[in-house]
Amino acid sequence: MDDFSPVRTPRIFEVIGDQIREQVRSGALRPGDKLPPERALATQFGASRNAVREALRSLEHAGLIELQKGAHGGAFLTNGDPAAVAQSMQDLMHLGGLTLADVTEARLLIESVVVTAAVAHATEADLDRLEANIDAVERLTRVRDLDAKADLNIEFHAVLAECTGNPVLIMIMRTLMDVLRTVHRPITVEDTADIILSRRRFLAHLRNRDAGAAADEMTDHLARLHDLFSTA
Amino acid sequence: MDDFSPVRTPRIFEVIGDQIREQVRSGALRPGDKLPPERALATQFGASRNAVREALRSLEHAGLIELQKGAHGGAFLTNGDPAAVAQSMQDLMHLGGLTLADVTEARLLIESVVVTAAVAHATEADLDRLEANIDAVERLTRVRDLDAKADLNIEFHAVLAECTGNPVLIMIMRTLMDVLRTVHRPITVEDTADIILSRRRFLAHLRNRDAGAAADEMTDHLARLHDLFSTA
DNA sequence: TGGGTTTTATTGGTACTACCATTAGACCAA
DNA sequence: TTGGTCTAATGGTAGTACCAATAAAACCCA
Repeated sequence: MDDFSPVRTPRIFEVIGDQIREQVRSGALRPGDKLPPERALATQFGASRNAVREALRSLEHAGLIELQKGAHGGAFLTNGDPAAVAQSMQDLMHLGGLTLADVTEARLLIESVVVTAAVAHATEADLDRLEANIDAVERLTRVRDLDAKADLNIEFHAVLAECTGNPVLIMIMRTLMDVLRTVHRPITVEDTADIILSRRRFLAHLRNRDAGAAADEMTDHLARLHDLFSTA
Repeated sequence: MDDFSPVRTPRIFEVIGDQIREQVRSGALRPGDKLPPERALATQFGASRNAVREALRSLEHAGLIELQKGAHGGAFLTNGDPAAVAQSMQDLMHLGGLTLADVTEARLLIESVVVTAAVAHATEADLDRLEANIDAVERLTRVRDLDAKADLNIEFHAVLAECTGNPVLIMIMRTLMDVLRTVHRPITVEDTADIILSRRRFLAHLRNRDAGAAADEMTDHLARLHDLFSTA
């Protein structure tokens, strides 16, 4: 008997985390569900509360669960939090794995297919939401509320992604926008006028279901923005 | 004054994690560096070892650090691990109630921009890697090693993404392929012949830098595959 | 002297206990 | 009704002890 036991010793909290993940994957656990208290989990898994906590920490960081303290608190399954992915991507950027240019390029490419898909799937309600967003940006520009305006600008692209009706694209775009938001400086008031005009032209193309023109408008707009940032 | 905002007591391990992240962001900590032992960190931060461990757990899950035990072990900063992002994305997909159709559609759209970008950036070495992959698939098909072949098929798309030279696109494609792999049934030997032929045509278009033809070939191919899966 | 072996110190992994902080609900009093 | 207090539940933190793995250092023997 030479074939001794495998030396691979998985860590307890990883096993625990995997088991919970498996429950999510199989559908046994659904968003909104509440996990048992830490102490109960510890006895169920036959592990210490520390191990359970570290597993929960991992799941929380992954955006799978949210922890609430107090009576009737506990670990609740979320609907999926894109911020977790965005955080990971940002970490990657800082470690040198990703450059701002990488993210911008990917965003530009993906935005182009988003536009195409949006033209195909957008409903009237979607288009109205986009128009409402543009109006809001214009309003906030007048009152000089630049922070709120910047958020709305990002929201525009998120809404556009939602027009595609594809949750994967929505997720990816939200993530990329999240990453970019942290590095983008506020845009000046003067530049905003350009943006608003471009957006209105873009929306008109969208209403005409003219994918080519819409994509061109968006590409030009993003290229201008990119120049603005890299030269600022 | 109505505009109060909910207060949120920061948790110790989050503060610790943020401080370490800040060091990474500022460049004070670089890949390969070693963090002090957990016990030392605990005293430095004036926190318990548990809190430090939970912070490290979070950073480890994010792919920032790797933990090694034993003498001269500790937490070492990584070069950035895209797998962490992929894992987060997969978690998100499982939670989001994503359908196979959603993922497939997104993958199809994104693959189209990948092809375009690949035509623009692929080097001769990249193309050779693609060809080697096709050859390997053909070989494995003959010996009926279907599992290994399936992995290589997925690898093909990963290599294609790598041709773009954009790590974000690579990450996204790897993630999507990972998700799809879990649901894809093995492809029969007969179908593989079609796939190989299509791949060779595709590669030829790539070598000719003909983005349109390449994209068409890939789109047709994926559409056929999709039909195959949905009717199986 | 050289090479293998053992020892030892370091460090992450786990367990357990205790206590604090926050929360929701029940109950009570003005 | 309003406000306060109490209580139980639950996550957050602290501290200690011990185990397991690891690599450097010390050691031993031919």
